[in-house]
Amino acid sequence: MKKITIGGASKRSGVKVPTIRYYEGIGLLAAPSRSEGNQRSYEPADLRRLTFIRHARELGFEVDAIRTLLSLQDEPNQSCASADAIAKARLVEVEQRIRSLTALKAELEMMVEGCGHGRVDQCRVIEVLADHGECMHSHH
Amino acid sequence: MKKITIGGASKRSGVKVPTIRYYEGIGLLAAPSRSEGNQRSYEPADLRRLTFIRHARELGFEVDAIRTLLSLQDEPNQSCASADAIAKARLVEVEQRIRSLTALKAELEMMVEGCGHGRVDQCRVIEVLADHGECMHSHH
DNA sequence: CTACATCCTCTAGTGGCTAGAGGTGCAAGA
DNA sequence: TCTTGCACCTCTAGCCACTAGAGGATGTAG
Repeated sequence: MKKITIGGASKRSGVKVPTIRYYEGIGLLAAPSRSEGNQRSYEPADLRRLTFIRHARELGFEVDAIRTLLSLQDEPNQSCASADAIAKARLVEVEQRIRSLTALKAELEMMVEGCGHGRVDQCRVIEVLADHGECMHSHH
Repeated sequence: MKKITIGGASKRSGVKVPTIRYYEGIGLLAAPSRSEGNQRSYEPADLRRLTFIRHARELGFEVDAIRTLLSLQDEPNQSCASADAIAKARLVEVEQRIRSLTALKAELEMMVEGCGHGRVDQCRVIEVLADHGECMHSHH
């Protein structure tokens, strides 16, 4: 088996080199063996774990949630209820975030459209910020 | 004129007490006058400024952007092109974020629906994370 | 006068990295 | 063999926008 350097692991997993060291530091990834010259040497299993972490991060899971998901993956006989619960909670978060951002979008659109491109004292952008009663405040 | 304590300013503006002090520290809000006992004493103008800041933060503007917006508000004769540009940039950000979150939502829904609530080794949640090729990866 | 809430300053912590300093290891070309 | 130059090492500090807590002063109601 050929040794995988941290740079190689980074390229293959899509996780940046300092981030890999960071994950090791916070115990998300086990410390790998070292070469004679004290350089980290990864195995294929580490690459899979890193890729798993990256996907989970891309889906917005927090590191603590990923810790749980990883420990579940390590014990395939367990019930997947926890994994399901974590994913569902994340789904609810995402839905809430989309709703709130959609309200913001509408508000920003009104601000931008209302801007007559004149002077500040007639600018709807500044006006709305100064007096929020003018906006639809659907996100309150 | 009655003196407004930091607590009163907090209640009326909706900005937390430590956050008001923080805004003073980073120069977003001018240091107010002090009472004999060295306690901050705010004026109505400060309340308006704090409320402006809170609205802008709720709309997701960064502190630096708010700094610019505030300085624009202070000079009503200027063109509002900068305010317009800032709001437009924020709008683009929000639209991008909504698109990306919508893709995530679809992916999470697939994960959750596919979960047969059995054991981990058949769990779609874990599976998708371990092998992202299975997902639609529309956010790449 | 005595509670007790509110205020003060200061430091350190949050999450999830990222940047930089200052030094070592290693592989390929001259 | 030597040297060049990149990749690696550790460690500390910084990012954003706050938030928490220690330890003490002030202000107010009963």
